[in-house]
Amino acid sequence: MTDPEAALGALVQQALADEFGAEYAAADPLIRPSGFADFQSNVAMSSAKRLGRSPREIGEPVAARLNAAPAVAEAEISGPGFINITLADEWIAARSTEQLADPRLGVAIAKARQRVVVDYSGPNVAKELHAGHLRATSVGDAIARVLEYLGHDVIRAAHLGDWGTQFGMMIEHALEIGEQATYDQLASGEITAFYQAARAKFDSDPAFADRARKRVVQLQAGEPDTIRLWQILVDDSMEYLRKIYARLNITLTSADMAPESFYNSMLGDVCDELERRGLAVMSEGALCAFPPGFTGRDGKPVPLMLRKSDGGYGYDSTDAAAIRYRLTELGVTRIIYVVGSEQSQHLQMIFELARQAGWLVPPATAEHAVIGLMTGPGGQRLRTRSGEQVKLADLMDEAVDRAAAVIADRYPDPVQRGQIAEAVGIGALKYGDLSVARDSSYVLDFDRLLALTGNTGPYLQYAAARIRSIFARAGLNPDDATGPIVAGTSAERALALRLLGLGRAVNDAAAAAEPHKLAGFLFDAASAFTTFYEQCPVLTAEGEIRQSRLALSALSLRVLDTGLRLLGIPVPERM
RNA sequence: GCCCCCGUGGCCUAACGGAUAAGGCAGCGGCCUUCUAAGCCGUUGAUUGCAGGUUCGAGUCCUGCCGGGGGCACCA
Repeated sequence: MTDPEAALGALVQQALADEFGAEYAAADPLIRPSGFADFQSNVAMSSAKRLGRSPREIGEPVAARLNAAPAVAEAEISGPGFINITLADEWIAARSTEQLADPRLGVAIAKARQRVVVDYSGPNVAKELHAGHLRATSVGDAIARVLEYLGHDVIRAAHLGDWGTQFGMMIEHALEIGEQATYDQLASGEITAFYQAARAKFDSDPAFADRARKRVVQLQAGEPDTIRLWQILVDDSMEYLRKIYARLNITLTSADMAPESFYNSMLGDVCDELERRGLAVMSEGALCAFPPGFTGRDGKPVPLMLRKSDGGYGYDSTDAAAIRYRLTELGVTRIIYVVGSEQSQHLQMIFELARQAGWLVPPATAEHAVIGLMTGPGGQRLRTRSGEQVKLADLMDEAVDRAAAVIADRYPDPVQRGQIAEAVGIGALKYGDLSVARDSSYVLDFDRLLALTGNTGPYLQYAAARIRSIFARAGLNPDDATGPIVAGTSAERALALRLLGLGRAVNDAAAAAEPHKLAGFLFDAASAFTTFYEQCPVLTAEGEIRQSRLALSALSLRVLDTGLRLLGIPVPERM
């Protein structure tokens, strides 16, 4: 066991059980990192009432038992009853050496493996990804990677908007300009201009708008000519998405698309089932479900609109079908919707409906991993309508350009320079969104997203590059450094102890679907490494110290490399 | 009107009910004849929006208020 918190927790529980009886062994050991020692346990205070003793009466004998354990250098009571625990240097060094020898770096496969759907990114056919897609895409991808690393069966699902009202509009427009012209325009990458032209007609020409609405019905009915034109749009977007995801280092492929059209054939049956169960009723001409607990403006219940009064289906229908399909057909036990906060009520209603329908039953869970709203510089909402959307591709170009400027005079070879700038720029961009709690709302700020110093992606990449440089200079392979690791100086001890926290960080990130917990750990680990790097010469050290420092460097590299890959941050060999 | 989320140094953020609220940016002062200065070390700067409450202990939980954002019938 290389997780110090788990190891100490077990020791504390054992001490409590031995001292007061086995029924107290189940108490939460409340071990956590402390500014006063390595770790702190609060069991003396938290169980004082239950045991009917003062915190010190509990803490003293527990501390005495901890002090007898080889892992513990010192356990002492302080303040109102905190048990401050300092680990033995030898224990840390031994666990660290074990971690280095473990291909999984001490991160255990989950005991209960789950099949999980991670629904993220939210791309649309015929629309380019914009800056607002960045966080939901980066965060969702990191969640998927982390869960997969822990051994879960992850089903990535990008809810692809390929079926809405706007397709009637675009297909009508395609019919007017002709199939070949449509094809040519898309081939030259002008999908946005195509969409805007269709939109303009839709907004200004009532007759066109009317044809567009009818075209939607034909699309959903599978009329062949309509489908053929629709397919042209879809294919074009799939190629666009493939390229931009590849450049963003996002693992989504065309096979991971969960298009709205995919659920089309299920919608009627979903409506039937919900009607049969008495959960769907006709209201104002539409088939609606009214999950309890949601009231609207005038005190009336808020509907999920399963079938519109014109017979068409919308977003509510698709989401109901999707959750049924995932729970009853795919057999998943956890669904994570990585979606903007503005959809919070909608998703809660879908979840409630799924519970009522008997699709969502424990132990299966559905959760909304809220993505905060990105606003414009004035705090105003970025809206799809306005042409002020910042394209994600442009943001990526800007990030790479800024990174290139930093290394302009460092790498004469333009190919190498381009590769490094790409990794650094994209890494900075993604880390900017992965390092903060995903539900915080924020103002679109280029300088924030593209920062290259401080707590940033490049800082972590840089630490990894410097480690590689040590080994390159010595002509050694990091994989050949096996230690043993000794916790010589305080910097070495602090680094080794920090690196042992990888497993906990990964598990915390997976449990809460919050990648920033992993990002925070990696920043702390990189900081601990750079302090070590400044204070502890590696190559000029001799004998066992040199072996230990090489091993600690190799371990740091592997932890950073693993963690960055789990976040989807590219790791350049050099910087 | 009802429901949900958020108010932490000048700015951006972290903190699983635990002590003296932790980082980054910006500012100030140091450090490159020694493994990459995208770095390191030091330092200035906060009664965690306001008022109560629960608790041995509250940034964290509860109530009220103030401020900001989001949602509330055929868009997604």
